[in-house]
Amino acid sequence: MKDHTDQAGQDSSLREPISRKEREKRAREMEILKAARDLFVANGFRETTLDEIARHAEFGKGTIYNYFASKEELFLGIIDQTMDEVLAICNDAIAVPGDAREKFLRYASGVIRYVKENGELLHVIYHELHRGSSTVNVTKLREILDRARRGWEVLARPLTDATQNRLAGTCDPVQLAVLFDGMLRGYCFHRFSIEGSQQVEDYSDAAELITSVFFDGIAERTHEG
Amino acid sequence: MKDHTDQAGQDSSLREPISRKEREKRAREMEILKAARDLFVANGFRETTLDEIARHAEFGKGTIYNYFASKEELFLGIIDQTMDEVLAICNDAIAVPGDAREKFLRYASGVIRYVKENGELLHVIYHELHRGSSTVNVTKLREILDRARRGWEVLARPLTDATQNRLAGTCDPVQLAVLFDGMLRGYCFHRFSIEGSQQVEDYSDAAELITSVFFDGIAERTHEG
Amino acid sequence: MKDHTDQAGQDSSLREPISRKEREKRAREMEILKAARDLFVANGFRETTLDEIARHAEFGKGTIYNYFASKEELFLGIIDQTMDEVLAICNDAIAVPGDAREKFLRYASGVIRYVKENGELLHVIYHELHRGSSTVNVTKLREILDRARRGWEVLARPLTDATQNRLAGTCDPVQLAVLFDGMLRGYCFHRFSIEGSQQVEDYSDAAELITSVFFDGIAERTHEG
Amino acid sequence: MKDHTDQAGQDSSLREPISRKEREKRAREMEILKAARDLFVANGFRETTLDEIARHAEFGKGTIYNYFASKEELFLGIIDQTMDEVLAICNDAIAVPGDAREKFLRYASGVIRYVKENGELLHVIYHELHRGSSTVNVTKLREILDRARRGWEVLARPLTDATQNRLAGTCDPVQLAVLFDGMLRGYCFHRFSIEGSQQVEDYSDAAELITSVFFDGIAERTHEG
DNA sequence: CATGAATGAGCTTTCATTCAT
DNA sequence: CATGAATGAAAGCTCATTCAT
Repeated sequence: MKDHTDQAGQDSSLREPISRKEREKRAREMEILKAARDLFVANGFRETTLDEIARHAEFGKGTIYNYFASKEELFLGIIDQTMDEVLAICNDAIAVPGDAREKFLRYASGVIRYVKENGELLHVIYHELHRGSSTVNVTKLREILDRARRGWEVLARPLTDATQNRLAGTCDPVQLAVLFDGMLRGYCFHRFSIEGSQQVEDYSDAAELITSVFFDGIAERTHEG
Repeated sequence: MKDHTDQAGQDSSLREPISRKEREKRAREMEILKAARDLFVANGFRETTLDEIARHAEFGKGTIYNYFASKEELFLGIIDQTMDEVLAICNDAIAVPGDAREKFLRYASGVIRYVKENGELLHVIYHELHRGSSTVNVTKLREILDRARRGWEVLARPLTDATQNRLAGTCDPVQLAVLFDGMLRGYCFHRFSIEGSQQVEDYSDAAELITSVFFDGIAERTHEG
Repeated sequence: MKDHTDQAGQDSSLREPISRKEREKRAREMEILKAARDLFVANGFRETTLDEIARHAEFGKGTIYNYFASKEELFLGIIDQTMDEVLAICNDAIAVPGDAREKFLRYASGVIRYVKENGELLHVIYHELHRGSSTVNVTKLREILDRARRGWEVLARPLTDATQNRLAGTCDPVQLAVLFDGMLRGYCFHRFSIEGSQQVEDYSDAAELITSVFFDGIAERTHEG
Repeated sequence: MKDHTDQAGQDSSLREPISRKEREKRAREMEILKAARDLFVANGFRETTLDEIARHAEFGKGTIYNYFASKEELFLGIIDQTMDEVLAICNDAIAVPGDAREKFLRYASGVIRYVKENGELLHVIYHELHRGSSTVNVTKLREILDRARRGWEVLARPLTDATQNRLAGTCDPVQLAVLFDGMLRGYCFHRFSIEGSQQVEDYSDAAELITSVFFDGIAERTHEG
C-alpha cells in the first residue's frame, strides 16, 4: 500500500514533477500570498507593513523575502492570482450554454460574489496599476494589463455575433464588455463600499438587473406593437 | 452725499468685501490645491510627498501648512473642490431641456471631458474615501459620501418618471444612475488609463454610445414590428 | 547753552531724560518681557513658541524682533529682569536691622513670596543656564552667573562676623549662603511643584522653620543648661 | 542522574532564565540608556536629538526605536533607572548604624558622589517632571513623583524620633528631609555647575559641613555653659 | 516701525530591506 | 532556509527667523 501511494505520488509527479520540498515551498508561498491579500484588501497596499504581513502569515519577516524579492513583487504575485481568478470567472461565464445574455448574467453574479468575498481587492489593484508606480517593472505592468484586456476579450466574444448584439459592426465589442464591467464595478462599489451593506443578501437580483439594463436598456419601448 | 457714497461703498463691500490681500490669499490657496491635485492624480495621495507638492506649487513647505493644517486637510480641500465640480456637471446635465436621454447624454460628455482634464482624480478620491483612513474625521467623511450620493440623486430625478424609465417602480432610480455612472467610469478608466489614448479625440461618440446602451440596451429587437 | 541743556539732559537723564517715544518703547519692551515670562514660566523656554509670545503680548511676531534680536536674547532679557529682582530681595533683606538671623528670615520670606508669584521662573532659568547652551554668548553667560554670585555674596556679608556665625573662619560664608538658598529652593520646589499646594497660605511659618534650622540645627541640645 | 542534571539545569534556569540573546538585548538597552543619559545631562531632554543619541550610542536611529517606543519612553527609562539609584542611596544611608546624623552624613556623601558622576541628571529630570509635559502619561508621572516622595520618606524615618530631632512633633520630618536635600542640591549645583570645579577633590568635607549645619545650625551657642 | 506670510532646516518617527546567526 | 534585530532614507510636521508691505 505504501508503495502504491508513493507510486501514485510519483505518477502525479510525472505530470508535475514537484518534490515534497517544492510542494511545501508552494504551500508556504500561498500562505504568504493569502496573508498579504487579506491585509492589502483591508488596509491598502501602502498602508500594510511587512511586519504585519509576516505576523499575520506567521513567518519571519526575512522569510517573506525568500519568496518575494520585495513588497512590490509580493503585490504582483497577488495580482497574478487575482487575474487568474477573474479570468476564471470570465471563462466560466462564457462556457455557460445559451446566448450572450445568459453568459453575462453568469459573469455578473460571479463578479458580485467575488467582490463580496474579496472586498476591494480589485479596486486596490486598479489603483496601484493605474499610477504607473515608478518602481514597478514596466514589462510586468504591461503584462498585467494585457491579462486584464484578455478578460474583456473573452467576454466580448459572444458579442461579435450580430444576433446577440445589435451594435455588432458599429462598435467594438470589447468596449461593450468594458461598459458591462463598469456597471458591475459601479454597483459593487456603491453597494459594498458606499452603502456598506454587509448582510448576506441575495445578489442574483442585482445581476439580473444589470444584465437586463445592458441588453434591453431602460427606455420604454414606445414603438412596440 | 457722504451717506450715499458710504452706503454705495457698503453695498459693494457687501457683495465683494474681499480685499486684495484676501484675494491673493485665495489665489495662493488655489495654486496649492492645483499643484496638489496634479500630483495626487498622477501618483496618488499616499505616494505624494509634501516636499513634492511644495516644489510643484513653488512654495516653501511651511507655507503649505499655513493654508492647510495637514496633508489630509489639503486632500479634503481637493475633495471639496471636486465634489462641487461633479455636482455642477450633474446639475448642468439635469437642466438640459428634453427627456432623460438628453440629460444623461449631457452628463456623459460632461464627465468624460472632466476625466480627460482631471485624470483619475475621482478614482484616487474614492480609493482614499473607501479605506476610511483612520485619521480622517469621520464626520467629514460622511459628509463627503453624502455629497456623492446627492449627485446620483440629482441624476435619478428624471428616471422616476415612468415615461422615461420602464423600470420606474420596480427598481431604485438611484441604482440606475449608479449603473450609468459605472459605465462612464469604466469607459474612462479603460480609455484614459489602460489604453492611455491621450490624443484629443472627439468623445461625443462615446457619450452617445453609453447613453444608447443605457436607454436601449444592446439586444437585437427581434420582437419589433 | 546747548552743552548745558545737554548736560542738564544728562543729569536729568539719570532721572528721566526719556522722550515719549523712548518711554513707549520701554513700555512695549516691558510688555513683551512680561508676556514671554508668563509663558516661559508656564511651559518652559523651548516649549514656548514665538507665535504664542506674540499673541499673548498682543504684538506682531516681527515686532518682537524689533526689540530682541532672537528668542534667546528675549530670554536673556528676562533673566536680567529676574536677577535684578532677586538681587533686590537680597539687598532688602540685608538692610533689615538686627542680626543675621533677622536678615535671613526676611530673605527667606521674600524668596518664597517671589517663587509663589513667579513660579518656576528661577528653575527654568537655572536649567537653561546650566546647559551652556551652545548659542548663548559665553560672555553674557558669565555675566549672568556673576550676578547670581553677587546675590550670594550680599547674603554672605553678615555671616563673616564670628558673632553671627560660629563657622566664620572655618568655612566660606558664601558657601553657607548657598546652602540656605538650597533649602529655600528645595522647599519651594517641593511645596509648589511637587505637592502643588496653590492655596494662599501663610508661608512665614516656612520661612521661620528654614531660618531656624539654618541657625540652630535640628539636633537636641543635650549639653544645654 | 540524567534527571538530576536536567533538574539542576532547570533549577539554575529558574534563577537565571536569561539566554545569551536576552543578556545581549539588556546590554544594548543599557548602552542606549547610558548614551541618552549622557546627552540629556549635558544638553537637556528637549535639546537632545535622536540622531545624537543614535550616533553617541553607535546604533542606527531605528534601533533605538526597537528598544524604546519614543524619545519620551527613553527618558522615562532613564528616570526609572535614576530613581532606583537615588532610592538605593537613601536606603544605603538609612542602613548605616548609629544616629540620624551618621545616616544623613552617609546620604550627603552618597548624593554628592552621585551628582559628581552623573551631573545634573536630577536637575534635568525635575525640570521635565515639573512641566508635566503634555504627552507624558499622567499615571506614569504620578508614579515617578511618588517614588521621589518615597526617598524623602525613607530619610525622614530617623527624624521621627525626638531624641534625634528637637523639632519632632512640631514639624513634618519629610519637610526636614526636603530641606536637607535642598542644601545638598544647592551645594552640588553651585559647585559642579556654577563654579564648574571638576577636579577630583575630596567632598567628605562638604558632606560634613552640610550635615553639621543641618543638625547644629550655624549660630554661636551663646547660651551654652 | 509694525506686521504676519513665507521659508526651510531640523525634528521625531516609520518601515522596506539586509544580513549575521 | 528561517529569523528578526539593525539600519537609514524618507516622511509629515514645527517654528525661529526674515522681509516685503
